[in-house]
Amino acid sequence: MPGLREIKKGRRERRILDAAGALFEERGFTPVSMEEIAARAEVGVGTLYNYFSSKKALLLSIISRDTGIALESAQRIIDSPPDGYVDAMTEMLYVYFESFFSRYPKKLMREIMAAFFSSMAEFGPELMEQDMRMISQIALLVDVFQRNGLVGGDVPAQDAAFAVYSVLMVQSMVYISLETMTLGQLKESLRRQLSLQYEGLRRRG
Amino acid sequence: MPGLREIKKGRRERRILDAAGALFEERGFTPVSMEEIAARAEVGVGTLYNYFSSKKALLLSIISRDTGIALESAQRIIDSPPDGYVDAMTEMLYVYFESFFSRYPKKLMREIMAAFFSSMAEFGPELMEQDMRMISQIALLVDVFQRNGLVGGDVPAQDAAFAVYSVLMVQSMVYISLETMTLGQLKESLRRQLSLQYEGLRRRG
DNA sequence: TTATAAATATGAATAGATTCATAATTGGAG
DNA sequence: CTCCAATTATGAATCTATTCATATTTATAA
Repeated sequence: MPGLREIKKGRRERRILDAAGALFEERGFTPVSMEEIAARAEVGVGTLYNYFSSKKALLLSIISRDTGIALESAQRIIDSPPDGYVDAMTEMLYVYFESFFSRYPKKLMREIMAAFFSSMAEFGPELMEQDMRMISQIALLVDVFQRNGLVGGDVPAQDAAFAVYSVLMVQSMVYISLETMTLGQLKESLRRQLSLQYEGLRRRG
Repeated sequence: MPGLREIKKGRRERRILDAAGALFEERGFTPVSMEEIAARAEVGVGTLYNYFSSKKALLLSIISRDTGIALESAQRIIDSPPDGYVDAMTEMLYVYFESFFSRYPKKLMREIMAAFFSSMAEFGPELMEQDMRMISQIALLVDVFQRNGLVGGDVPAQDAAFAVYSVLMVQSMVYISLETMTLGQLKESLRRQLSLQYEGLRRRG
């Protein structure tokens, strides 16, 4: 039975996350001070540190909520995938993208990536876990196409999924680094890379 | 003719870079303060900011020196590449890796990646330039194998090179995120991904 | 050589994340 | 209900990157 103490704790944590999330979304990471977050959450500054070990941890905690949403959305692609492998996988990756990039501006995404790397030592496993889930989910889609014969049955699905994830990751980086790149261009770029990966580099014949 | 002013300026900049480089290599980025760097370079703290716009800029400036070295080393693979495509490309990427990873501990590499992302808005083009050079260099190697017929002639070399670069990038991230991964394991992983990329996912036959 | 302006160097002042000693709150025992 | 120990909240103090007004140095002209 959760006592009053637990309930309050949960409420506060949510209030802090909401306050920080709203502020980060509005103005980015660096320009928002812990003092502001504390004020908006109606809490003392020190209290923030009882719930999150650092400002970066706070940021990462927010986005891990979103990864959960991304994984759910992607499930519908697996349930009824487009016919072609490239089409299906492009859609799948695009769903992942949209979960983050339609909400957060590029500037914030860069700060998220930076936080990700600099917190790797501290949170290693938890941070990676989200990505592992994405890879496993991609593997499920690969498996669909292995069964209908479009993808070679000798290819380990996990390896293939990792390769696809690489495309996702690198295209994310390219997207956030080029201020002018649009989601449309990104999608095209994704398709191009996935197609190349599907066909392979080796000479046919 | 470079006046005394220019000469002194150059000397100072080098002294600062050397001091910072040595300290970062020893103890990592965050634990080293600007004050320490200034002391070691025998310069006032404020002076550091006349040469580098921030601590991160200082770090990135140091590693861009190393990218130059990486590009030079890789040239020898292009000049006399191993026979097989996968062997050759694995060696190529491994040379890039070694230029950074044999010198810097993983902890520092993470901080470099973090600095990279959070400085993207400020230095965008310059930062990307280094990577573009790597991609172009990889394209040269692709071209070698297109000419001898191992790689399909219809594949745009730049696209193929970008795909290879993706493997490099993602494997770098995996490597620095897993504290226990060795360079040997990395190389194996590289080869595996490059091989998959060469053969393609599509069913053969 | 001397004077002047431009370029540089410098460290004290600022700003913001994090720590930590202290105060307030809670759950449970008597 | 009252008190105690454990938990949690709090903001003042600390630690650092960064800024900026001031001092110093350099190049050039008279």
